[in-house]
Amino acid sequence: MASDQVEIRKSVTPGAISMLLSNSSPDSPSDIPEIIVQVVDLKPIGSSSTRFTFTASDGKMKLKAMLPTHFSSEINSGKLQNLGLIRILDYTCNSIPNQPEKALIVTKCEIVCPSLDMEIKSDVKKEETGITLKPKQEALTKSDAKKEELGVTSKPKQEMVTKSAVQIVHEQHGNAAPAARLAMTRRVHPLASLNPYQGNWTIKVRLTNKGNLRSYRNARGEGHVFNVELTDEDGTQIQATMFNEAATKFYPKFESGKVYYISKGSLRVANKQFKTVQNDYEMTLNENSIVEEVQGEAFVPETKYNFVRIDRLGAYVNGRELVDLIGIVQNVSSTLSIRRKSNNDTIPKRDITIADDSNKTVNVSFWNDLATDVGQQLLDMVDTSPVVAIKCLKVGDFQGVSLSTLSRSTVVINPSLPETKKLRSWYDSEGKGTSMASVGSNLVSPNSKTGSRSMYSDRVFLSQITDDPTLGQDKVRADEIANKE
DNA sequence: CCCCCCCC
Repeated sequence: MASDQVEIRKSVTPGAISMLLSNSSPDSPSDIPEIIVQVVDLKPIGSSSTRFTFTASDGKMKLKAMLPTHFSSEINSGKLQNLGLIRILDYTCNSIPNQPEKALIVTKCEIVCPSLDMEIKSDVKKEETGITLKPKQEALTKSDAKKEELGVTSKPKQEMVTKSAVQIVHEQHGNAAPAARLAMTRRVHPLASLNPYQGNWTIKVRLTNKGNLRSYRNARGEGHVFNVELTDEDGTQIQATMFNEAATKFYPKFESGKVYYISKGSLRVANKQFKTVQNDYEMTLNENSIVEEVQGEAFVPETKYNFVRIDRLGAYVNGRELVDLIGIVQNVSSTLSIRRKSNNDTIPKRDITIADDSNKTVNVSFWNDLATDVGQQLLDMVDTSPVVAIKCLKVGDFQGVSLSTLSRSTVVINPSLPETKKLRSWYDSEGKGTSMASVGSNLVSPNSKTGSRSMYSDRVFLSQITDDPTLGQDKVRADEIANKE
């Protein structure tokens, strides 16, 4: 850095605006270098004096900016005034639709100096000051952009400002398929950079879990709702919720596995009690949110599983924590029609016996669509001993340990996972010929060789008393079971 | 604003 730019002790960081623009969405506040800018043109939005805009200046370049809401008290009390200096600790730079400039959203900052006597101005060429852009200016090449990041560029900083969202997106995604409209006008934000305090973002995410559209009625009213889990290129996940109009609008649009640009959603702190993904925030999409499918995307974030081996399920019995399971399908029941006690509705159910290399089996009850659709597929192919991966299972205590699908559960048959290969080779080499006990029976007699009885019932799993995988299918009429009490 | 998740 040229020392002649720093003439007074309290001053801006030379090249601060370039630094901000070249790293529009820092992954972590700790990655941000020291950035001090001067606050000029400080003014409230409207007459509320709760939100303030200003122009961030490093003496050479300027950027329109907004201060965090909670900063209004510092301004109203005079701790920060026009021409003051602030150190920017966290921020995002957003593109403004239909304008070439970007805007700086300061999410965390501290006051370095309440006010200076004058605006800092280095003697630079006239056209390099200010944020007014000249459309004629050339785009940066990729190597120039790299140099800029490293702070070794000798080119006028102004060029950074002219880097369009298209170029940024292109640089980020290299040989990506032709960008969708949103990508042409918006910068794609990492999911990890989103927070409740700034709303002008676009994310690019794969829908990694789609919930059912449900109706609810409670003290607060009634409506319908549906949840999705979204995963970005970095593997960051977030749950998004849609209510009512938004739910009916986006339910058909969202398809598992597809990639979307999403903008105009809002974030709030996630309720820890109901968190299904690792994120401090959850997203709400309303009917004005924008969801645009991305065709032909290259990145495939894997579904994140936390598989629990069957012999370790005991620790989860009747707990709130849901488990993921992977194993070999040994047996599939016919579809049963179960009458719900609470309201007499009948719902389809199917019981699946699953084994894994802990040499244990467990029964998994599939409900509703999972029973009729995937359940039927599994029945059709049960003699091939398919591997299934199931996400989000509730662990109950029927017959010691039993598993049950929820509306958010997902089932993948023969998933492309290392575990699939491992289970397959285990099954082919030894599992196939082993008589395996239900995990629940373990709770009664850990040393039992047969292990065929559970603590709550004298029932024996069909898979335990026969090697014939087809035995037990369609042996019990659905209505028989449904009416049996 | 949901967050219920069924049956033996």
